[in-house]
Amino acid sequence: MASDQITIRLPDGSTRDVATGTTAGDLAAEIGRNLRKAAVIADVNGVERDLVWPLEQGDEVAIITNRDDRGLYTIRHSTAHVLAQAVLDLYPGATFGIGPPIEDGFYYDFELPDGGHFHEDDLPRIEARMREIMGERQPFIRDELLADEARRVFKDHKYKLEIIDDASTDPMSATESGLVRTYENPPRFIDLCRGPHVEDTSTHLGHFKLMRVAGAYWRGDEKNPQLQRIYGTAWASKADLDAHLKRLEEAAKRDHRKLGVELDLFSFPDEIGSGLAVFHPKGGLVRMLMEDYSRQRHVAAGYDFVNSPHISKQELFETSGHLDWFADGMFPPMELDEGQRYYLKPMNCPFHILIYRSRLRSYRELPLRLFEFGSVYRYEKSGVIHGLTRVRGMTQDDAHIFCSKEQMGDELGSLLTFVLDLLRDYGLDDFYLELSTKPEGKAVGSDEEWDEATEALRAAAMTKDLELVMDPGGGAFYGPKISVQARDAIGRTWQMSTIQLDFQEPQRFDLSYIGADNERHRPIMIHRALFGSIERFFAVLVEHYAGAFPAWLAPVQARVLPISEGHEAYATRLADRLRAEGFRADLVEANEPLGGRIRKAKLEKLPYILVVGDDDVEHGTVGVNARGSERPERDVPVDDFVERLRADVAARV
RNA sequence: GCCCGGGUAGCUCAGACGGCAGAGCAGCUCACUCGUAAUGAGCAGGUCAGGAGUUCGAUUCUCCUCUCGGGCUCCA
Repeated sequence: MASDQITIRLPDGSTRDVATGTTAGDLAAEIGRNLRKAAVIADVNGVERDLVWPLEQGDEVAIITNRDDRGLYTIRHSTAHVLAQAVLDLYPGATFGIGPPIEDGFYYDFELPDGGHFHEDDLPRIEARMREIMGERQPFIRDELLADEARRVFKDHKYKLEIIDDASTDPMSATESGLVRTYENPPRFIDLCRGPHVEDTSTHLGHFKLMRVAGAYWRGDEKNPQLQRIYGTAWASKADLDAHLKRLEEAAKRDHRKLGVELDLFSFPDEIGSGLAVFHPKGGLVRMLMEDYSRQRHVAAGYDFVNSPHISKQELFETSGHLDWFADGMFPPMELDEGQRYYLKPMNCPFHILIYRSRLRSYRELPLRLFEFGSVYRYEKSGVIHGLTRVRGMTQDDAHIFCSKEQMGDELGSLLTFVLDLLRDYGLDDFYLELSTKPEGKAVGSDEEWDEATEALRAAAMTKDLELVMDPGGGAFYGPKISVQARDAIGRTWQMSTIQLDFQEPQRFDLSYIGADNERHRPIMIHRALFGSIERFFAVLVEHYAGAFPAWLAPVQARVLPISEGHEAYATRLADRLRAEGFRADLVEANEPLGGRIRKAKLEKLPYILVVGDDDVEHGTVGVNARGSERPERDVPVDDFVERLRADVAARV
């Protein structure tokens, strides 16, 4: 090795000798032209660096390209800087907060002079300015300043000054040397930033779109002033950007709120109140089918069915702790003549506990599993209500399992199996698990109890071959929880089932059972809901299936269309036969052209459209137009179709 | 709850310096009787979200309330 050379190591374990002073970008160029073109940043000894970073003897270097998530994040982050520059250009007196990359894009928070606001109409102008800045090919220049120098540079930007103050006192966010890092886009713009960034405002940027404006609290705290946030999406290529916009369109088409109207499933009449849904006949039928199957499975899994009222005296929720910890989420009380206060129930657990406590329990009864489709009411803040996924009145498929400490592990294991199995029957099969731990300051019980409960949940989760994600501080006030997250047909994740361990309420209600040793013992309580809420689960299914319910759930499974009046008698017999076989079939008479009737049935996303004409009357057959098929089938014997539909329903496809 | 933007027929949307409210689809009626995604004609459909104010006159301007959408915060 010549003295003016250094040796660096590549990710594949090989080494390479390069000239002293070689930068990460130079290295990429030496390896290949395409790599240089795709290179965004480099990973040098485990730290992300700009491509102009000079390499040193012995460095381990990986070039990160625009195909890598980290490269993409850098592109988004750099785009956010360009956004900030554009806004500061266009709005004299504006100041800025932070602007990180996020999933699919980026945002930047601003404060406009005199409490001004952005409007959606402003976005094209800002976007145009961003493209001008990109055209100027301004380099991203990294620098490190002493805190005092940085304070001078950002003297007009109070939020930046706050960040500098934090950085100079917080050892984690200061650089090793105690300096504050900045990135400059000369000649006009400089920002506090850890970096890294793309080389200049032209390279890799440009495949972006500003999406929306929003208010956002400074540092996410609702006590802080609200800043003006601009969201954008940014990608490595035009094709990726277009694909993303197309995905959004597809998601909008599946929106359960839109499909709920189009398919006549449910509505939210203003007269009832925000977040309170009514289910129409078709939605009600789907819901009934969902519930019926769930009931059937719960019977098979050894659950007992109970019922409880929607309201209760205050004392119950004092004992349970809800009024201490959950009062904000409850509707205000109803005052009765004699001064008695009643509350709408926000949860079912206290009621099930009273059923448990209605008499002395023996260890022979455990585990005791009490199930109810229980309607609960929660006072959600007006701004958070969203379709069926966030409502003020909902029905949970709720059960509380009372068991001994010894039974807890097995019970949690079989419960998780049950949950995943049932969700699969509803067509969801891509899951991960999330473990939510103690919410500090908002929890009852000792650390030891929480640790023990959390460990029990973790142990049960580990027996499943699924990814486990931690959610620190996300537990309920009475105990930790595991939630099952499901990915739908277009890859979005939804929180579905929750399983919560509770050592608290059994104590508060002084629950006990008589053990084999003839002593009193405290049972463990497991709260669990598989759908979460029926309303939310219904919404998820609507979106997952884009409204095209599988035959077992479809409100109408088959529609019979006679070609002309002469075929109506045969068509009626066919529809009657299907109904007699237990299917949901209807018939639309021939008073408009066949094409129009077919179109309507297609828009209703029915699994099967059955067309009958002369041939069918003569041969006892049916024309079958199956949803999603290329072309209709002719001359299908009615018995064959009946078997086919029966098989679809049985297979839940 | 907070910030921004909306609410006109069942749905999707147009409209007006403040002066009798418009279309397509859906609905109803009649005609057509048809082999796989829109048959034709006609009819009906509205306190322009609700309330107050300004005005000779308000769906239009102002304020309040309700409600929806996008975010923030929070969550099943």
